[in-house]
Amino acid sequence: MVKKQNTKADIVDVARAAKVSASTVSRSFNHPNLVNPATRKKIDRAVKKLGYIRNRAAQAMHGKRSGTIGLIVPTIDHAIFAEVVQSFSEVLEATGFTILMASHGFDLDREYQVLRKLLEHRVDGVALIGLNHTEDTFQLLEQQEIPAVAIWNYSDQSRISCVGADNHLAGQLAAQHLLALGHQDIGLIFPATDGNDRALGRMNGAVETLAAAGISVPDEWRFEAPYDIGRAKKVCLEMFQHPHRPKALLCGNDVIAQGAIFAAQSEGLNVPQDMSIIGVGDFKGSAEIEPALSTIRIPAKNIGRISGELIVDLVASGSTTPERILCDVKQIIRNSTTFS
Amino acid sequence: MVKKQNTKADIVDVARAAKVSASTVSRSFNHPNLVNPATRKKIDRAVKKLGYIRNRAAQAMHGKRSGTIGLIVPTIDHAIFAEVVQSFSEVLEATGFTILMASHGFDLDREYQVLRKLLEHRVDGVALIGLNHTEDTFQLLEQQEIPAVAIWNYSDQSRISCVGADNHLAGQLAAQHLLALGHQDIGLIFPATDGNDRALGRMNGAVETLAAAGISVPDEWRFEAPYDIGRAKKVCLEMFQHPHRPKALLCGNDVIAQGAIFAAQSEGLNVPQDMSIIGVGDFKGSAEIEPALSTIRIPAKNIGRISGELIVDLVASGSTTPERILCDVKQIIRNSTTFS
DNA sequence: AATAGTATTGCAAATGTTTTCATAAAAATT
DNA sequence: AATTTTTATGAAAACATTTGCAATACTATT
Repeated sequence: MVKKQNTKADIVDVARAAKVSASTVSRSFNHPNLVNPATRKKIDRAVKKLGYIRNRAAQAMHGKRSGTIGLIVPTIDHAIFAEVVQSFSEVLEATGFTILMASHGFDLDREYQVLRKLLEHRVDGVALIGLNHTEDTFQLLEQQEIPAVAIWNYSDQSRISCVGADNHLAGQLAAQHLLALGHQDIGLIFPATDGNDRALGRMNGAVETLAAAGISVPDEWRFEAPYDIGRAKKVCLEMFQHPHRPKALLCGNDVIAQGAIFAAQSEGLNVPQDMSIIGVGDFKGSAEIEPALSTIRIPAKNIGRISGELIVDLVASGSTTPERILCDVKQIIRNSTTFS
Repeated sequence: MVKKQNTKADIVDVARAAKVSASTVSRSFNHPNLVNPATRKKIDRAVKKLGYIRNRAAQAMHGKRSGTIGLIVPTIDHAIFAEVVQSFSEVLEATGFTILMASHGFDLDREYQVLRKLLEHRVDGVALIGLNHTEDTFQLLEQQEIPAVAIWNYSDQSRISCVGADNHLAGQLAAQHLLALGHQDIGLIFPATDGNDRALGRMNGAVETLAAAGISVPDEWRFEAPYDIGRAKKVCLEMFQHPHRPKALLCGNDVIAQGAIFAAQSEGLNVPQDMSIIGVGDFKGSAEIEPALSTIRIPAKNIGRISGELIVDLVASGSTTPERILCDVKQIIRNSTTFS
């Protein structure tokens, strides 16, 4: 007579309440067409009454998919990742997946640990940011034969699937624009490039293009700034004190570029008359800032969406051979660059 | 002789390889002190060799905790949520939890669905944004007796635990600052307030304070703008066309305020001489924009961190009685407001 | 009316782990 | 040397579900 009372309802409680077997209840969820509509109705009523919620953990044990996709980001606290992650997650949620998210704070060893943890949860697939990962990480991915996609970077020799832009090209395009305007005195502001292949690719693209045009950037015009508008502004402020300063600034991303614009404005420099500034990314707000920012557009929303679509494909097909999708970058010339 | 080859290693494979029983392997993970160091070493070797990864799904079935916390946000694609989510997740990850994240796009019915899905995954706790949820959502939370915390809003009568700021007060403080400067011609720009108690609270706080000072905001000076810098700028641009425009703008959040500043600049209006602008939030970049934005600071990082700590506590204690934590808001007066 | 086919259901085995209980071996105590 | 205590391990049950197989009931066909 001791009904279990405190503990939550499970599938056999539902079965009992609906006066059918547990198998039938299970079937009613997973293959509704195999069960009599009348029975189904009884079951639904019992489910409602008991407040039963299915247990995906128990389902996952049957080799069924867990219905989760792991997403590993350096941090979400960057406008640009937030945008990618949002459109990525929209696709997944529309397909019925849930996202297991973890961040590693730009530490690739932590990334490996985090990946392991996600695998313990038996995610059906994993998405990572960038193509720069430790050997351990790649091996784990391969050994577990789990669908994986790298978001944000493209390389035709990537070890795992990737969907992203050619950051090297982005750097080139930025440099080309400055060159085309006639600039020679060009400064560079980039984030630290270790463990960040996005920034590295862009910087290389830029300096190579400049070098090809016979322009070398002196060391005192190369600056490092983190992905943080305040810190970037401060770095630029210092630079502007310097008597001999560049006439144009090529920034590793739009956040840095925004910092640079604010720094210039606070010093009374006119952008673009006194100082041309170009960024990379075309983030939200880059079009609205005054002056509107010239930049190289990297289509974050698209990349997120396509990554999402790709990972569900890979999960569905179980395929683990790399698929590589290149997203276009293009110059977006607005009002923060000129030459006089 | 048919070794299972294709399928992934499980705990009994490890046991076999280490020549011990599955129980011992399990113990070696969960209660290492109960197993002989020598045996443990054998097991570790076997684990490595087979590339074994524990299955949390199977663990979760034993009433053990799943080690996941559900996080439901309207969208991550907002600077402010990104910041909260980041510090929230840092705390959780440090404690060994993984985040199951889902978004509902400001649709409270979808929020309910999303919550159900998270519960199917047997999250150990849930965090939501704001206190405005459907009755269904609250009931589900209560019925499942799952630790829940509402992030971002505070109310001393909240039905679930909450950690956040008093948005009503934030609105008041913004209005008070403008009043203190001597402003009378004040415009309001807020996001849509349905399903968004943060915005509603702020708006009410602001209009009540203004009303108490004998100032009523005419309908043609009340504008609605989404949380989007571009759209906000556009709304302001239209407003500025109007011959009879306000002298000060009270914006529902800093993103809208930034849009307003850019709109003013693009119209050649001087901020703050011609137009004072105040926001709410103190987001990243608000201090750096030129002119630096006056705003009401809502400590996003703190809120995220404290929410994380709270949910961990609640999960550990299994407590489900609401705990309420109020985070301070305060005026941050910078250069975007004045009176002449 | 007999047969074949189909729709619906239940039983039992299987999934990968944890945990209780029992047992054996080793160490400590007398 | 005998006994008690401690340490280390294994066997088996339990967790919540799914699914293959078999059984039953119903429908359609001749």
